[in-house]
Amino acid sequence: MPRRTEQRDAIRDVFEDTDRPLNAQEVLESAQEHVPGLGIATVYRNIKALVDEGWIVPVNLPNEPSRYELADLAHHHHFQCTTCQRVFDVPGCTHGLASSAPDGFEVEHHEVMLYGTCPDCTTEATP
Amino acid sequence: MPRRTEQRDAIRDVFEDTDRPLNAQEVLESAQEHVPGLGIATVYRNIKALVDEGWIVPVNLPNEPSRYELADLAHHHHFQCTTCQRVFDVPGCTHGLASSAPDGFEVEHHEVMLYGTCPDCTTEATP
DNA sequence: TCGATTGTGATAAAGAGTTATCACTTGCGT
DNA sequence: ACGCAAGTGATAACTCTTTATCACAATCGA
Repeated sequence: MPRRTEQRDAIRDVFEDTDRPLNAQEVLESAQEHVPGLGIATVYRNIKALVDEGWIVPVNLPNEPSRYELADLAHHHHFQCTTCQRVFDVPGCTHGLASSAPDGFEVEHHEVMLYGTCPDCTTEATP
Repeated sequence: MPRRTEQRDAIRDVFEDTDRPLNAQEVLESAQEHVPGLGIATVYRNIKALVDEGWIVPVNLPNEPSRYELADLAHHHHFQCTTCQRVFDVPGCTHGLASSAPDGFEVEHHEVMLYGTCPDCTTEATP
């Protein structure tokens, strides 16, 4: 049976305290604030377990390592900052995408990615 | 200066004769119909050259090898068949996606991916 | 046609993210 | 408190796409 460890708790807390998808490296850095000696292998192990139990879901972008976020979020899109590379959630979904495919194509689901500059990076770039 | 070779011509022809993004493996298989001995290294070399000269552009999907298509196409979206994994172009861009981001986020460009079943796979799955 | 040089094909190697291995540590039922 | 099974950390290994290497072949100007 699974055991409760401070590493596992710290990793779970990171996801609950963050409202954007995180990759393994980001999880490591955040969780290390509570568990300094935390290793990357443990992060990958626990991410895998959390995905298997359906608590988080992968968020995959082209040419980017997998990110993960809580599984119980409503459908939304994602925004990646082209400066800091962080990914943010974009609430809502303009429906109608399913009907934009040509005849004969049956759309089951979709992904929308927005790219641009996030508030933090906009501020820093404006002296 | 660059030389004209039958390999290079065959690879260019593949892109001109296909209206969907192709990865290196797909280019290899199509081009081998005209140049049987063609090697994968040559495909990668020429794809790289064609990208550098701006004749084709990469089309990247999460967890998929890079695909490429002609650079002079109008803005469009992509559809991936979850059965055969092929990617198709979806003409047009209907939505004001740029305005869907929260305040403070400046959208520069976007990508829309549709996933589902293509006509070929729908037909085959319906006896 | 000759020859310098670029291109090709086979394969090794690189690169990056993720997983496996293994000795040691820790949680937790008894 | 004990003991054992599960968890951890460091690192090797793996996977898969893409690039580099190198001997040989082909292009194209002279």
